[in-house]
Amino acid sequence: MGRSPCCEKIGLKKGPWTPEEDQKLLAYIEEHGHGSWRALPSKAGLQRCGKSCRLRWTNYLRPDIKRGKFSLQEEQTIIQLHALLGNRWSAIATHLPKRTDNEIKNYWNTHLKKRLAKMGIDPVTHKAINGTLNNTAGDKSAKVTASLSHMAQWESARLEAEARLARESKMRIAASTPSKLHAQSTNPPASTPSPCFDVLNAWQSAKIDLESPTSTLTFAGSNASMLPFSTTTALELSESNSNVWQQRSDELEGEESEWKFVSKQQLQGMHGKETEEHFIGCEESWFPGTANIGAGFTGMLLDGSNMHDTSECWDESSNGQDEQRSQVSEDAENKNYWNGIFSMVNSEQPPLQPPLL
DNA sequence: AAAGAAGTCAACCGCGAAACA
DNA sequence: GTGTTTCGCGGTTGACTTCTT
Repeated sequence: MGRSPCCEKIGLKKGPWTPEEDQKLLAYIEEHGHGSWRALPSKAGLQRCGKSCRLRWTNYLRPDIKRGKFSLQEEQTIIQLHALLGNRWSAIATHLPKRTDNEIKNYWNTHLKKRLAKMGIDPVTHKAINGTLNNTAGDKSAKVTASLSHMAQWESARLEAEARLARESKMRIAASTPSKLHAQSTNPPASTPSPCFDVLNAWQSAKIDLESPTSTLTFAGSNASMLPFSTTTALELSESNSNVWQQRSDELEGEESEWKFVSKQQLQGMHGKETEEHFIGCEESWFPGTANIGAGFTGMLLDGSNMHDTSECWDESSNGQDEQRSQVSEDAENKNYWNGIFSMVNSEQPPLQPPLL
């Protein structure tokens, strides 16, 4: 079965790209588009394999790429989508404006993974490393986890369908406007429906029964709030919006930030005023508009055994909730965690344009 | 100031899937 | 139906930079 022989040719340049090469590649793609990566290098006068050209274009030269530091919201998005999708960087990238899968992957490996591990969260499973959370939550938690895992599979399938439709849509556009790719990418058609809606429409027009064989989730209506994992149908969300997401951020000092997610319930369950004062004593509190996003780490981060070095601002006694309440709140927090993910994925905010390749 | 360690990120590699002949 | 080509993805590498001692 065919492996591309293009990179095995002797004499092709490897390694870092020079500005001259970049210029050649850019000029060629702006003029002709990139119909075939294999044929492109020779046509563009480059001593590179097509694969290398494609990579350079997708990860660096594409005009719709945002470079520089990841925002806090982007970090949250990555973490939560990673919890849902795993190492599917291209799928994650479709939800992050102007970021490439390679960049996201690098950022995860160099920053986020370490940070989660430092906070006592397994970056692979997104659970507390010592497992106390799930052990104490017991069977109920296991059931929630199982059903959410099922939902994750559906979301995964949805993303794949999105990607496929995006590709098809792109091919149609390419067919109607054979070149000038640059113009396409810098000025995407305003009326282009989002991939989510493409999927919705496709599924609905095909009258596909989207009901999961084992779940009660249904798929009715035509707006984003009715996506398969609509937060209003998936789980009870009343509490998720009341979450307070506190971040202890050192960003202003140019250092890595650390987060804490704290549910209001738990805040009230703690030492009231004393706790609030303690909060104020922390370097900085931050309450983003999308407080429900990212609420789910609450349990892990409030679990005393997992506080580690993020706990300086916390009174040890603030973990002294009685067992019953702790069990209930852990269960709820587990839900909140996934609710955060689903609400983000299904957010009314239009998803990004699919990457232009 | 120098050397080694650690971090970062662009680029490469190999695989699987889709498209094509 | 089968083989070949092309593309895209995720894992990994290694050059370069920054930090620490």
